[in-house]
Amino acid sequence: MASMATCAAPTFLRLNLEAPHKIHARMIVSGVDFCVFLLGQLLEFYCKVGCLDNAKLLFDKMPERNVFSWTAIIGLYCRLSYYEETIRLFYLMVDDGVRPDHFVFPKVFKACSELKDYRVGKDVYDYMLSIGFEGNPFVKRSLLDMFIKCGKMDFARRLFKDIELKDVVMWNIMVSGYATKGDFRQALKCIKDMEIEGVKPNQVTWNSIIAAYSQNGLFEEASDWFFKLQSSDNFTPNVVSWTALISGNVQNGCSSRALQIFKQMVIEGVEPNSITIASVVSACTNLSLSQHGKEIHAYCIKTEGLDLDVLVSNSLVDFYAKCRDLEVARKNFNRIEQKDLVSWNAMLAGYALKGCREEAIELIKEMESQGIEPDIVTWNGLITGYTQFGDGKTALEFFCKMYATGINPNITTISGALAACAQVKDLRLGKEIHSFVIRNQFEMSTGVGSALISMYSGCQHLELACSVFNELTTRDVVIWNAIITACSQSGQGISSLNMLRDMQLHNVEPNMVTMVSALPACARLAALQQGKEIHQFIIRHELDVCSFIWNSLIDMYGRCGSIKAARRVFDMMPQRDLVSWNVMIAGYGMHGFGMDAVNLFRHLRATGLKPNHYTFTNLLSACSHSGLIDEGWGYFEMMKSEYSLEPAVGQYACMVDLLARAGQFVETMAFIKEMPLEPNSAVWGSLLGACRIHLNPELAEYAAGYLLELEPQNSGNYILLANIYSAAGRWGDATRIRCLMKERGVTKPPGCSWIAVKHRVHNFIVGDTSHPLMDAIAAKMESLYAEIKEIGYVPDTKFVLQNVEEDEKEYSLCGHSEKLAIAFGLISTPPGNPLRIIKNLRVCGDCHSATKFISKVTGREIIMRDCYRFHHFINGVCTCGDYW
DNA sequence: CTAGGGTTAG
Repeated sequence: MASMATCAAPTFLRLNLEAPHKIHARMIVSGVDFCVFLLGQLLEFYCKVGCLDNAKLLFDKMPERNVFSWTAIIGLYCRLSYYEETIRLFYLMVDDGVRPDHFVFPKVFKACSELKDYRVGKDVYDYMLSIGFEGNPFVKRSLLDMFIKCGKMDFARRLFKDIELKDVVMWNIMVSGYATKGDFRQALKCIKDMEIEGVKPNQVTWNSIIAAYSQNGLFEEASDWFFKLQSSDNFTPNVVSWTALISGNVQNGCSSRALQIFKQMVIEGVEPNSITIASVVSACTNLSLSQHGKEIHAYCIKTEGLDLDVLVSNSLVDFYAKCRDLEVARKNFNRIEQKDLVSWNAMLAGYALKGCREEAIELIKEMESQGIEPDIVTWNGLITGYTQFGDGKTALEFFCKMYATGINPNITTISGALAACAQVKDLRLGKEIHSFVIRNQFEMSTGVGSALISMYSGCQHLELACSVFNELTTRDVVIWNAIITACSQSGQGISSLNMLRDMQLHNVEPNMVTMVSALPACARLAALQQGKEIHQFIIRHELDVCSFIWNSLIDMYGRCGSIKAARRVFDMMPQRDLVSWNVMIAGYGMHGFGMDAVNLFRHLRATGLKPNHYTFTNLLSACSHSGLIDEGWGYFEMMKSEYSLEPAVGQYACMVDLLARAGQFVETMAFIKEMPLEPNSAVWGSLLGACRIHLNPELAEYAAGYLLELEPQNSGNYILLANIYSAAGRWGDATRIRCLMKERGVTKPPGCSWIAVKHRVHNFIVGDTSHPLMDAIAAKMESLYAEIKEIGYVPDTKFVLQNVEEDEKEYSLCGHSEKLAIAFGLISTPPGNPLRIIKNLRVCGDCHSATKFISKVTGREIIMRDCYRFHHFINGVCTCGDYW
């Protein structure tokens, strides 16, 4: 009868969709009496081929269930990693009065070990003893393993001691147990002991040692053993040994090295298997190597059986989901015959990542209809996925849904929910979760602490974030990362980099996450030195560089004024995505290198990558900064005709900027009139800015009419308009605008410039005399003024707002923050060094003129970034061509 | 049915 299932398999497969009771009915009609036995066989078949829904339907309808049917269905749940269900069914079986056998116990222990629930395991063990089972070697092995995986080494040791016939498998379980938790001394002693007792270590023993070193991040030790053991007669590197090295690297965030080892393995002629491939695909996912991942997928399709493997398929579903290619992800998901929890979770997380609400809900329904309960990983995947997509609201809905189903949130859930709170700025719920954490005595662990810090900073309460940070007694790299990110994202770049320094002073080693938040902080502050050091740190420590980091490096160098270094990074990175091109084009634009931006765009087109709206915004803005009017028009048309991208208001604003900067006001006004979208503040702002360059107070007035309506609280617009009036000598109008500003309670942020000297950022606010070196700075300013006046500098007092005496105006100009920063830079850095100055507002016209002269008399290159672009002052000339 | 390498949430 055993052969019946195999022989009849094709027929049964065709019957899959038929309800089992029909089969049952047919059996009765055909007069077969052994229906219980046949149903049992049918069930075993379904379990064997992994047809969970059919197996479950049949099992539920069976009139009588014996130990074989119970064992089959329990085994299937266990094999598909539905561990809670495995245990639940075991207890149901006992309640049903069925006496378990030696085959079912290992499955229950396996489920306990996966769930890390030794209490249930111990309970089942006690029950086993109570019904007179001593346990055969198989049961004892799974018991040992269960206690060890649950961290109950003492239970395992006691059990092990009492086993009379210790076989090599049992010894290996102990060796691996010690080694995995990092106790290599005990593990090696265990190997000695087994040799003393006459049991010879085998390949598995040594693979466990290598794997444990690798999993613990001790890669040197792992490869030392790997090579040293090759001379011993019971070890040859095989696919398991190689895979152990690879997966250890992936799990410890060293995916690039994992891929190198994989390459070596292939060169050595060792055939990878499904586990190797799953790890390698995951490495590609981590490094966002979309091309490489697809190549490996192609290899799987070519290699018999690999692409049908659930493990490989799961990793591919995850890979494509993270690539945001849900169609291919779903195709891979659909092809999995025996979907396990990981499959569902990966696919659902993919839907969440792209905000596909309906699809996610539909899939959850499908999952539940197959008798699979979303367990906690599913919920967490949904919560974190939606948050990453930017839909914190839906994430919190799922959080509440999960809470309603009675599942206890774990640390990941809490972190995810807090991140969602930060996103939707729900301080109330955030605080509620905070008190929930305290009430439920969650250990104030790293995960919870960091999530609280980001929640408070996300809700714009950096001070509460800091107080959480201060209350923590132990601060590991994750906590430091959280506070660095919190400062950085709250606009406190200086504090953020100070925190980075403090962290290193506390001997906490930064990791990749640190870099993710520190690099943008460097970019904002133009802290080139720190940025470079971070780059060097990444190289020195061979940290994994994902595309996000590569792109951040390009952006950092660009915003720090080193456009050449930005281009070097761009050229050397292994794979460029669209963001890389966009960031690089933006960099050229900011620096006024319009033609370089245009050339890079040509290269981008040649790669076949499809530009998006950001690409065109950056490109058009680059054209505008360099006065490339014809090119700008061309790209504006190309966007529609070749890429069918409908220009958004952002691109229209770029065009207005382009035309108006060039002084083509008639064309500009016609363009604005004809645009199909409602002009927004960016459009009018561009026009107003151009009116300053070309001194056109009438049109300025017109643009400001809209602008002051659209952004009544934006001080920059009032200032710009008042400056234009002042420059045109219309003092009365200037004063009127300043009064209007006061009436509306709009305050102008003070002009502020900063310069980084030797790891410290020095901040200067207009008129501020508090810097400790103020006397020296003032003296330097005085001598500079004398020098530059001699070669033709005339103070341009029309930029001074106050209607005051001329000499007083000149004095007021001296206090401008960019001049203070330059003077300080000159006295605190060696001659010949370039100066990099950042200003929060638009650079003032007089400062621009003075800086040109200063670059000439001092022979220094002065690189100044204002809120719009870069100015490179070299030998009396600025790269912006006085056109900004 | 058992030991080594394991994919999904952070």
